[in-house]
Order: sequence, then C-alpha cells, then structure tokens
Amino acid sequence: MTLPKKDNFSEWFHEILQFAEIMDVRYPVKGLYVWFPFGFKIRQLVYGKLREIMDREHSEVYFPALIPETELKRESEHIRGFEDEVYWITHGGFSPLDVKLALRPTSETAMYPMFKLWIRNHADLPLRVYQIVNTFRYETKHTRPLIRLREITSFKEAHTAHRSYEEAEEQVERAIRCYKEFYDFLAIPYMIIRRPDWDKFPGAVYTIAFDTIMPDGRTLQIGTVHHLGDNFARTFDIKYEAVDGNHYYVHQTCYGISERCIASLIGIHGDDFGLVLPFEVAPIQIVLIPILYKGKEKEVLGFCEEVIERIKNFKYFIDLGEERPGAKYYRWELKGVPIRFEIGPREAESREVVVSFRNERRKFSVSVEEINEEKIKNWSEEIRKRLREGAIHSILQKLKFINDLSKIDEFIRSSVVLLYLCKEKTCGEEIENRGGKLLGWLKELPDFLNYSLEGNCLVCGEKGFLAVTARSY
RNA sequence: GGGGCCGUGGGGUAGCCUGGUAUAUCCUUUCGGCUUUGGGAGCCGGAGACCCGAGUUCAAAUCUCGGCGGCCCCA
Repeated sequence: MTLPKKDNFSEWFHEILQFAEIMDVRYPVKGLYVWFPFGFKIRQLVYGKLREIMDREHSEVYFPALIPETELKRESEHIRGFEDEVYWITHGGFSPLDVKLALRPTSETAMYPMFKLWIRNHADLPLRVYQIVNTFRYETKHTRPLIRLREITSFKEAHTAHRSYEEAEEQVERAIRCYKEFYDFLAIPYMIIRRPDWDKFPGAVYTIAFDTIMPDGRTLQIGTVHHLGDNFARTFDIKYEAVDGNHYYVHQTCYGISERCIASLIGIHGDDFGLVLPFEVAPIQIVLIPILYKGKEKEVLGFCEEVIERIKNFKYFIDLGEERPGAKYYRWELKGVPIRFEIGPREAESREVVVSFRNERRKFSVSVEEINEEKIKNWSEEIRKRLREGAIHSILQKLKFINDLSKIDEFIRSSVVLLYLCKEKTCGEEIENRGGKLLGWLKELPDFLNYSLEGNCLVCGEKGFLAVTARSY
C-alpha cells in the first residue's frame, strides 16, 4: 500500500480517501459516495464544532427534502440558477404525481413558505435557524468525492430574517465571524471574497465567499454568505407588523458550508504519508505503540497502563496488534493520528515516553511525570499553530501579485493571481478571457497578505480593488 | 459544451494490438500456522477477478455495438 506523492494532488486525494478510510468511492452511481466509519467520525467531530458555533445564535431545525415544483419555481432568478440540475420525483409507484417534487438543491424554497407562517410581527425577528442536511444537484461536470457531488451529504445551511436591510447586513458580518472561527479552528487559511455581481447566488443581492487554495493551486470555495435583501420576502410574501402598525417585508440572509470543509482539511494538511489532522478533530488523538520484546512484555505493558492513566480523558488507542512497530507507525500516520507514544523496554526502564507529532515526524522523549492534561492541551495548540503556518507557507507559494497587465499570461493559468481591478464587467471579462476565473474582490486582507486593498484597475486605470483570479474547483 | 483514454480478485497490475499455449500473471490485501518485534520482517498453507448486455466466431478477457462507471485535456 503506497500513497502517491502529494505533488500529484489529484491522484493523492483520490487514493487517500480510500487508504485512510474516509470515503468509499466505489458506490455504483456517479457523484455519490459512501462515508466509511473513520471518515464519518471525522465528519462528526468537524461538524460538532460547526454545531457548537451555530448553536450560540441559531436554532437547529429540519425541513423536508422534497420541494413541490410550485414553490421551487416561484422565485424566477433563483430557479433559473438551478433548474438544469434539479432531480425530479415524478412518480409515486406507478402513478404520475400531480405536482412534481424536487429533491432539494438548497432549501430556500422549502423554508420560506413556512417563514411566512412563522413570522407575524417584529418580536418574531430576528429569526435564525440552520439545518445540516443532504442536498442534490445533477452535476454534469466531473464529479469528485467531497468536492463536486450529486448528493451533498453534509450541507450546513443557515437562514435568517430581519427587520431591515441593515440588520440583515449586520447578520452577514456575524456569519463571516462564525465561519472564520470555524476555519481558524481547523487551521485552514482562507480568503474572504465578494463575488462579482454576475456570479452571485441566484436571488441574492450579493454573495461573499470563503475560498482556500488547494495544493495543486486551484481554489476551493469552502463557504458562502448571501445577503438576500427582500427578494425572497417579496416572492414568498414574508412580512412582519412593525411597532408603527405597518407591515414590511423582512430582509434575509443565508449561508452555508458543505463537506468541502473536510476536503480542504484533508487536502491542505495532508502529506506524502497520509492524513494530518488537528488534535481536536482526530478520531484517535494519541496512539500508543508498545514495543514488546520477549520476556519484557510485562514491564512494557505495565508502564503503558501507567501512561494511559494520565491520558485517559483523551481519545487514545493502544495498538496491541501483531504487526511490527514500524508497520504500526506507518499505519497510524496514514490515519493522521496527531500524537504517537512509543513505549518499549528502554522507556519502561527510564520511565520516559518517546513522543512523535504527526505534523513534524520527529521524536523526543518526555518523562512520564510530565505527561498530563495541560501538557497535551498545550501540544494540541502547538500542533494547530504549526499546521496553520505550514498551510500559509504553501498557499503563499501559489499566490502571485501582479501590477502589470503584460505579466498576466505568465501566471494566470498556473497561479492564484492578485491584481487591482474595478468592478466593471467588461474589465472582469478582459481578465477572464486570459484564462483565469475572477473570484471577486477581497472583502478584507488575510493576515498572510500585505497589500493595499485599493489600487488602479489594471485594465482601465480607474479606481480598483484587490481582486483574485484562479483556476477553481 | 467539445475531444481523447480506460474498466481483469478488496486495491494496483500482466495478458488484449495478432481470438485458441492457461488451471488468467505478478505485487498488495485477507485468513490459518510457525517465527519475530526500536520505521513497512521472513517462511509454509489457504481465499479471492476478466463491469453489464447484445453481436461476430467452431472458439471472446482479447474483435464490434450499446449501457453503466472511472480518468484526462480543451472551452
């Protein structure tokens, strides 16, 4: 079992899903994949954090997966954005349905008719709900596990309603803060980018996206936040009675994160040896490898018990299998276990433990007395910090800042390009014709970049803003 | 949207061009046994495959067509 080098990212990603038992890609329907137990455990841990963040100001709900055609088609712009990829249920048994049912591609049109019933007056606002569900899109392009799916299995979508455009805008900011906390927790660097008007969510006033950069230099959209204005409120007639006794349309937002967050976690932190996981989302956080020479088993295992007593509040595993220690090291490195303890006769004798961090693969010894909960929590913070530094280092190598239009052809196909651009569509198209997709304009500067957010448009020379182009997934 | 390549045990492959030599090759995996354990040990024995359908032929893993699935390139 040998993993391809990560330089060959496409192959590496595909293989690691199988080797590390994240997903089984052999399900016989295009674009649908199976979560293995180990992968699902990572999913649960990652989404546990997302739930924790959302639960502070949102209520979790569940809406049906089936949406009647009549509701789905009410918002014309919205449906135009999705209609070519909607799965339809047309029959119940052998009887054709009177009203076709769509498998939700997203849940606006499932939720908002109910919002109309739930929202009566200003005291009902703000309304903030979220759900974690599967959604379906008939993707025609190249499907990929975790990245481009026909069934998104883990779509966390939040929907909010507010009294005014400004209050909704404030919610957009709150949503961005939530997602920052989430991705900082996973040590995944991101750019927060306002999408061009011609590329926003269908039905939105504007769209802000979180994009990260994968090891092959292509960007991956890992979160979106949409200000919906009162577009959907007008379509679905969602009004509230204000203190002045008049009725007004609500203003809405929605924002989502899918299992692409897991794809970025795997892709950005992983290496030639396999997965690398932050301590908090590792299904096994510490693995103990006993080294059992004949006649010394008792001492070694006894010492292991002593060590386990000190780490029992973490997710640990002692590997008593028949394999030799080296084989075990490789196996657990493939699975991304953040901390490994090696314990043999020498350690039992000296009362030390050989420790190895997955992200660094160097070894050092600590005395057993030093191992306690606080020490391990410190290590886990250290691991996260180094993971983020490593990720930023690799991302910076794929970014190119360009302030001369003539240089663009050199980089636009191979790199993520930063450049100043105004917001005119013609200038955007000029750039896109060179071969990169315009992701939009940086809403704020990431801590790993040091440029001014404003400058003159490279195409027309008018006032422009720091824009990003890339090849994207 | 356009073009190309490919489906052989659980995973990776040889065989295909030029149909028959064959009990379908090798590695890995897996099960049983012996032995071993400080970075993927060794030996012995067992298990496991020609994507689906139709066609051509005395004969198809091999040739043709269709379906399903996978991969790559271009827009």
